[in-house]
Formats: sequence, C-alpha cells, structure tokens
Amino acid sequence: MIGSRVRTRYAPSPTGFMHIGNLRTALYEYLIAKSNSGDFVLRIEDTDQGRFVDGAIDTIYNSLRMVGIDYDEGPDIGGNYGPYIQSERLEIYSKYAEQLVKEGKAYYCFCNKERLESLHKESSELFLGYDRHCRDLPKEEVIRLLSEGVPYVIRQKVPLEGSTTFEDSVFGKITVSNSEIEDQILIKTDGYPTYNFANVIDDHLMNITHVVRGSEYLSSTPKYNLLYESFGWEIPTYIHLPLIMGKNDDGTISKLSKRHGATSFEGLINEGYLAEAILNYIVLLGWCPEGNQEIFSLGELIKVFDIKGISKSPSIFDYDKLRWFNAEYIRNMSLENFTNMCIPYFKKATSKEFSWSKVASILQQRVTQLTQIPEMIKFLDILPDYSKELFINKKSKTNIENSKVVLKNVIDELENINVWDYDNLHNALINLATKLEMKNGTVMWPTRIAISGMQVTPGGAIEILEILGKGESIKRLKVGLEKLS
RNA sequence: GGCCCGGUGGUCAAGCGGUUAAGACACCGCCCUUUCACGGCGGUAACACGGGUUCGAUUCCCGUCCGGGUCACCA
Repeated sequence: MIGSRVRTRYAPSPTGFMHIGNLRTALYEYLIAKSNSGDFVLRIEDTDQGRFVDGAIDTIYNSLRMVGIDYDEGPDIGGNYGPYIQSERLEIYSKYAEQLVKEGKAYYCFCNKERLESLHKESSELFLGYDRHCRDLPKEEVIRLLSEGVPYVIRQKVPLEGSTTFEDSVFGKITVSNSEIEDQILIKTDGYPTYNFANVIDDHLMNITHVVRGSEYLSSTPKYNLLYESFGWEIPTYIHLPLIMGKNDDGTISKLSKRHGATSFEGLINEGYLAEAILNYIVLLGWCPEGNQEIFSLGELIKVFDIKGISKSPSIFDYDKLRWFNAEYIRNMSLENFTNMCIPYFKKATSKEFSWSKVASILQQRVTQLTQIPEMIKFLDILPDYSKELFINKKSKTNIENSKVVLKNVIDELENINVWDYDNLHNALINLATKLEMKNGTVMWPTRIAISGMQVTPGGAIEILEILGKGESIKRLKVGLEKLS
C-alpha cells in the first residue's frame, strides 16, 4: 500500500434514496482520495435483485453532482477497472468463489431455506448462526447433489479456532474470536454474490487502498480479512466512521431514519436546504478540523481534511445546526443568485409580479429554509384580514387614535410622491414624523400594519411600500383608515 | 443474550498527565432598530460512577452503569 496511489470508492446499492449517512461516507471517501491526490471511484452494488429500484442509480448520480463530488471512474464514465456495476461482473465472482472451493477454503451448501429457518427458530434465543451442516459433505455426495440440480450456495470455510485481528485507522486494533464468525455465504442460490464477497473481490481488483464505511461494518470486518487471507491479497486500510443518529420523541436515540424527519439528501433539498449547506454540516458530524473554522467549501475541505480528525463516537443529527448553516449560506449568496433561487417559491405565494430582487433582498437576512418563503410573503399577494388591535403597539407608542391620524397624513404625503422609490418614501415618512412631532416608530408602525396586515413582516414599512407600489399601497392604507374609523 | 464499539454542557465538539476545560448551534439578557431578522456584547450550562496507577488525573488501567452496532441467500 505504501507508495501506491490512494484509491477510495463509494459503493452504494441502488435502493432508492441517498441517505444522509451514505452521503457523508461518500464525502469522506472523496476527501480522503482528493486530499492525497488520489482517485475516487463510484461502484454500484446491485447484487440484491429484489431490492433494485428503478431510477435509483440516477438519484445517486444527481445527488453527487449537486454537491460537487466528482468521481474519476464509474458506470457512466468508465475507467480502467470496469465494469463498475456488480451485476455485470457475475462471472468474476463465481470464478473466485470456485477457486476457493477448489482450494478447500469454501464449500457448496445445499441447505434449503426451510432448514435454515428451522435452525433459526431452534436457536433464536441463543442467536446462533449456520450449523455448518454441509461443511464436510463427502465429495461423492456433493457431486451427486450437483448433478441432480439441487440449488446451492457457496460458503466460506471459516477457521473453527483462533481469532482474527484487524487494524482500523479510527478505532484501532480489534480482535474477534473465529468462533464468533459464521461460515458466510459467498455466492447466493441465484448466482449473485453477497455484498461481503463482491466487496472484497472488487476492492481488490479495483486497487482500492482505503475502505471507508460506517461503523456498522466493524463487526463483520474480520470476515473480510479472512477472505483477503484466503486469496493471499493485501488487506486495505480500514476507516470506519461513527454512525449518525437521530433523537426520538421519547428521548431515546437510534440510527437516523425517517421517523426523525427528512434523512435523505433529496428530502432535505425539498425542505429548502442548500446542497452546500448540507454538505458542510455533515462533514462536521464525526470529523473536526484543526482550527475553529466551520464554514468550508468543498475545495477547502480537500485541503484540510485529515483522517486524524475523525471521531469514534456516534453523533446526533441536529436540524437546528443544519438550519444555521443553511442561513449562513443564504446570507452569503449574491443577491442575484439568491433571487433566482427564490423565484419558484415566490410563484407559490403569488401570481402577481413584483420586483423580485427587492423582495429577495428583504428575505435574505431572514430566511433559514427556502420553504419558509411563500408563507412570509403571501401578504404581498393579498392583504390579510386583520384586527384593528394590531395598530396598538406600546413600544412604538401607537394606539387607535394616533394611528388614525398617522394613516390620514401618510396617505396625503404619499399621494404626492411621483417617483416611488426608497429614498423618497423614506424622506416623506421621516419628515412626516418630525412634522407631527412623533417618534419614527409611531409613524412606521401603523403604516406597516396597514399595508401588510401582519404584526411581523420581513422588511420594514418603507421596503414594503416600495415593493407594493403606489396604487396598492394607498389602497391598503385606506382600508386601514377605514378599519379605524 | 453473545460479540464489538463508544461515553466532555441540551446538540456538534476541542482536549491527548498539570488548562480559569476552547469554539459553534440552541437557549436567556442587553445594545442597535420603523416589526421581525441580521449584526454587536454578555450569560446559564459538561468531563457517567467507583476503584486503582501517579506528586498530580477529563486524559492511562480495571470494574459498574448507560448508549450504540452486529449476529440474513440485506447491503
């Protein structure tokens, strides 16, 4: 491994969604490769025909593209180690499996499902695995069953004694007794390899140097080593990642899943989170850079990422913190980009036309999820029905009486404005406050209430006036005045 | 239940034998202010417990407790 080019791979199975934990794994794999000037490979693990979901591979491509993770080799772009879809590599797996059988390191197993299930039932309390019934079948018996066409699987012959030790870059040295390891299936009845087997074969054949995956694989890693040893292959560097957890309503904690809210990349996008923000948040779940910087672009991550910063303990996915990252990214966007991003959400709130960049500018400091936008601006579309009590505000020193006076004066002032822009509106209202010997708030509050019908709005009175335009503004002010009379 | 892994504020987390135990999110208060938000300032809050080792343990070892993972012809 030393001196050779670093190669990592992301090996998802196409079962539908891009789980946030898988995305993080892909990210770390990408960063480990790129921070070492290595290669990042995409391999599709579709060895379970039953779970294959149409279009799932496209979801994988799209998600990776959206976050900017480019792979150097993969099913759609090729490479020197293809094919990159396991269902197209079936002969390879069976060839290697047969080799192990020939060498006495694996064996045919003819046990049917019923037998295995009854085995399970019997030992359910003891949680025992396969009883190795076919491990030492006489050669003639094997040949007979084979010629009769009895379905079979190929199992690995795991040593009965001793123990297997492996070194993980994050968790250190881990030893497991071989008696704990079952004679795992390598090739299934349908001729497809199991995940564990295909993984080892492909990682070796594709020259993968660093195997990065979630820590749920920690306890099956000895099986991998046994396989590598059977073939006499070099064992890759293992990097197991702490799991991402979710907090349940009852306070308990478990693996992040649907019950915790959106947990797939596309789900989060639909909830109004930005791809960059999601990526930035999850890279910090289980990994810590050297300094205190928290906002990182993918390019910066490539520069600073280091395996040493990977944590061992699981972390809980925190939507509050994600929201903060999202808000940071939104606030740091150019107004133009933000405006474009908002348009679909504007359209959900109204079919009227406004100066969208002005609308966006009042939202940019206030939005934490894009999905909040329609609700925040629907008052622009139509004046909500509101109670006149809204005009009463202690801090602004407003009440029904002076609000009426203010509105009357505001209408007069605004009628006279020909160039309807921020500066003119601002001057008019500030001057009015001076003239009436009121504090600014006493003029602004009733004005804003009348034109928005809402106690809380994005933007102040002047900005909203500007966006609504002269005709609509004065119309709404008159409605307010009416309400007060 | 067996095996494996983990345990610093509510959350993410620095720390790697001697620190006033960082920082961020959330929360609370103040300031700014035409509401809210942004921004600025400040605050509450943590080494699971019990034994060792050591002059000295959050840091090292053991036990307990708690949490998680895994025990498939799923990945």
